[in-house]
Amino acid sequence: MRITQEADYALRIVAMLASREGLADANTIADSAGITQRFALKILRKLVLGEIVCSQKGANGGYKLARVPEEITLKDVIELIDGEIAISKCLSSEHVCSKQGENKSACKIHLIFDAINGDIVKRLENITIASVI
Amino acid sequence: MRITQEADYALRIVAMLASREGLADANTIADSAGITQRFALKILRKLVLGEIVCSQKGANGGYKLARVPEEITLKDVIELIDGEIAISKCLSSEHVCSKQGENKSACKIHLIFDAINGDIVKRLENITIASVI
DNA sequence: TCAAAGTGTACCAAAAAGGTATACAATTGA
DNA sequence: TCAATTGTATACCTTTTTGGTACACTTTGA
Repeated sequence: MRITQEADYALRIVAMLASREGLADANTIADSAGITQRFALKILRKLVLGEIVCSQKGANGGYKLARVPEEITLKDVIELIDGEIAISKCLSSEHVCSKQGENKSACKIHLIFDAINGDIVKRLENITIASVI
Repeated sequence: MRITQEADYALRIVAMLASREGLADANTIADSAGITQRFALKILRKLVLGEIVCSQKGANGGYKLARVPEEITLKDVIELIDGEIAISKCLSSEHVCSKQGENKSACKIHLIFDAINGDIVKRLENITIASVI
């Protein structure tokens, strides 16, 4: 899979929003994450579209979590930013693996990768934002 | 980390060498992996330098495993091709993570990633080529 | 009504992944 | 002994992904 830096920043932004009351504007968020406002806006847009964060437009607007931190998992945030978690290209659902043939069980190495990948996903699913702040 | 396709091919090549007797030349190996001879040569070079495979030059030369399949793990091959296994950039030893500060325990999210990463490595270390052929 | 916020689209540069090309060196069997 | 066969070394190239920027908007509250 490779958890990108963008996903890393997104996790930090979500954690930061979870640990404070009320709205935070993009500048405050960007400063706290240590990135530019523009880049923060890009990440925030994805978080809004993914319904992890909600936004208030206009003067005095800003962002806050769309749900309680107990109901946001690391997996939610990472998959929203990076897409499907896959340690190998052959595991992603779009990719057609030439070694697979007709059935998914054709390749032993990929079966192993698939098992490991499943475990990673399960683990990230069981860790909430509430537990990391 | 992201297990690259090159590492995937390398595993297939090693598995193929493990399952046959004697030397295999680059063309045979390339055909069996479904890649060009040139690309196979590139991967084979890395495997030779990494002492997983050894080569015999000259006419009727070729490649064979440098050790028994029981002593080659998936981790050996993957790390040789892709470098250190790291699900997030901040986990690789070269990278200096801005969120870490002076001590490694500064960041809870990275501690979680680090634990997951350690488990993946351990798992790949415990699977040998002998067990996948 | 206007300044302070967020929105949407599009673009760009650097790095990594994936693969090729060229020129060479070693070996060996006819 | 020498040409064919096979591996070695290095450098290059293209595409995709990552990590970010720019610009032209829209919305809203004082």
